[in-house]
Amino acid sequence: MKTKSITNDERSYHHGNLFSALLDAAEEELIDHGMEGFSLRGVAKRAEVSHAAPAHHFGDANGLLTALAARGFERFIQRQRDFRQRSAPDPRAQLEASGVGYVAFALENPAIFRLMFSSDRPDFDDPDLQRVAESAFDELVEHVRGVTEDQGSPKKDGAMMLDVAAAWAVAHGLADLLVAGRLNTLGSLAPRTRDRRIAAIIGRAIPVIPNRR
Amino acid sequence: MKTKSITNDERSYHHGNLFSALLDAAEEELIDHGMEGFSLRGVAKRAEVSHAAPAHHFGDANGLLTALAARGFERFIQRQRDFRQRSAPDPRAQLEASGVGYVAFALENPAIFRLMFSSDRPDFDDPDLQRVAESAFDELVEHVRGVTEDQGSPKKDGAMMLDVAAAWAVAHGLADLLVAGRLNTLGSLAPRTRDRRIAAIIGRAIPVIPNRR
DNA sequence: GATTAAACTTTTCAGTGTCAAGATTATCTG
DNA sequence: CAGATAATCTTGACACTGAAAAGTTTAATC
Repeated sequence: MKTKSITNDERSYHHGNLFSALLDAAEEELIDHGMEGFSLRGVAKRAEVSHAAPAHHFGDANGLLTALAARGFERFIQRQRDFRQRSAPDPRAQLEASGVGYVAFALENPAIFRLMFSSDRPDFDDPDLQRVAESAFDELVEHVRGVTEDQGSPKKDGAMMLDVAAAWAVAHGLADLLVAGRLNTLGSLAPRTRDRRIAAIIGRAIPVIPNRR
Repeated sequence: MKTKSITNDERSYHHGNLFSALLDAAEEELIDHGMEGFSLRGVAKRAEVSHAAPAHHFGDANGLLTALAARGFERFIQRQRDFRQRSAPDPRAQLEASGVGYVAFALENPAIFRLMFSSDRPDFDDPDLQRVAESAFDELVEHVRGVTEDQGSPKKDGAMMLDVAAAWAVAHGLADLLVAGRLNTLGSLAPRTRDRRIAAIIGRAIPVIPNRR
C-alpha cells in the first residue's frame, strides 16, 4: 500500500536488485568496521531492509561473504589486467605488472583482500568462488610460463612449480604485509617509486640466470 | 569452604595462575573453532572459570588475543632460532634457515599465525606486543644485512631496505599461502623436500649478483 | 483472474561481550 | 596474630548478534 516515495521511484516491497545492493552494503560494512565488527544486521540496515532479508539470497552470513569474495576476485583479476595493458609487452614486464597490480588491488581494497586471503568465512568449496579463484591462479601461471619460456630454458613441471610459487609468494607477501601496515619502509613511499621497487622485488622471484641447486 | 577436590589439590576460589591458563585455553579455542568461532565464554568454560573471569586479567576479549599474539611472537622467534642452529653458519644459509623456520612456525601454528598477521583484533599499540613484534623484525634485518655484507657489496640504506622487504615478503607470502591451503603444489610435498624448495625460493630474494636496475 | 512461487518482514531463541555489583580469598600492616 | 585492604573470581543484567519459523506482500504463471 504505502509505497514510501524515496527521491527515486524505487522501494516497494520487493527491492528489485537486493542481491547486488547487499553486496555493496556488505563491502561498505567491511570497510567501515572491518571483519571484526562485521554484522549481518548492520548490512541489512544499510540496504534499508529487514535483518532477515539477506538470508533469502545468500543463506547465511558466510554465504554473503562468499559472494563478496567472489566479486572481489573478479575485480582482482581485472586490476592486474589493467596494469599489464599499461606496461611493456615483454613477458618479464608483464609478470612484474601483474604483481604490481596484485599489490595495488590489495592496497586499494584491504578489507576485501583480507576477506579473500585471510578469512575462514568464505566457503571455498562454493563453485562460483572456486572458479574465479582458480582463474586468478591460472593467469599467474601463464605469465610465469611466459617468462621462463622467453628465457630459452623450457623447464619441466617441477622447476616450473618452483617459479610459480616464488612469484606468487613475493607478490602475496608484499601485499599482505603492506595491507597489515608492517612494511612501512616500502608503504610510505610515493606510489610511483613504490611500484618500481615492488616490480624490482617481484623480478627477483624468477632469476635471469638459470639457477642450479 | 567446599574445596572441590579435583584429582589434584588445585581449584579453590583463586585459581593461582589463571593468566597463563587462559592463554592456553584461548589457544585451544582458536585451534578448534578458528578466529571465526572464537568465543570468550568458550575460553572461560575451557579453563573452568566464570565467563567474566578473563576480564580481570585481560580487560576484554581483544586484550586476551593481544597477549596471545605476543606469546606467539616469542615462540615464532624461538622457532626461527632453532632452525638457524641446525643449519650451516654462513650468512646465506642462516637467512634461508630463518625463512624455513618462519614458514614452519606458520604451518605448525596456523591459528596463532593468522592471529599475529591477519587479524584486526590484537592491539599492536600494546607495548608488550609491539616490543616482541619489533624484535622479530630486527632479527630478520640483521640476517639480511649479514648476507649483503658477506657478498662484499655494502649497500646503502635504500638498497638494504629493498633486500629486507624482498626477504620478508617471500617468507611471509609462502607462509600465508601455505596456511591458507593455496599452494598445495608445495604444501603437499614431504617436509624435507618441501623445506629445501622453500629455502631455494627464499634464496632468490637476495640476488647473488648485484642487481643493476 | 486464480494459484503458485518468490521476496521480504516479524517474532522468537540461544548465544555473545561487557559492565556493575557481590562474594571469596590472599596480602599487607599494626 | 588480628583487621583492613586489595586482588581475584562469580552472579546477574543488558544490548547485541545470527539463525529459524511463521506470516505478509508482491510477482509470475497458467
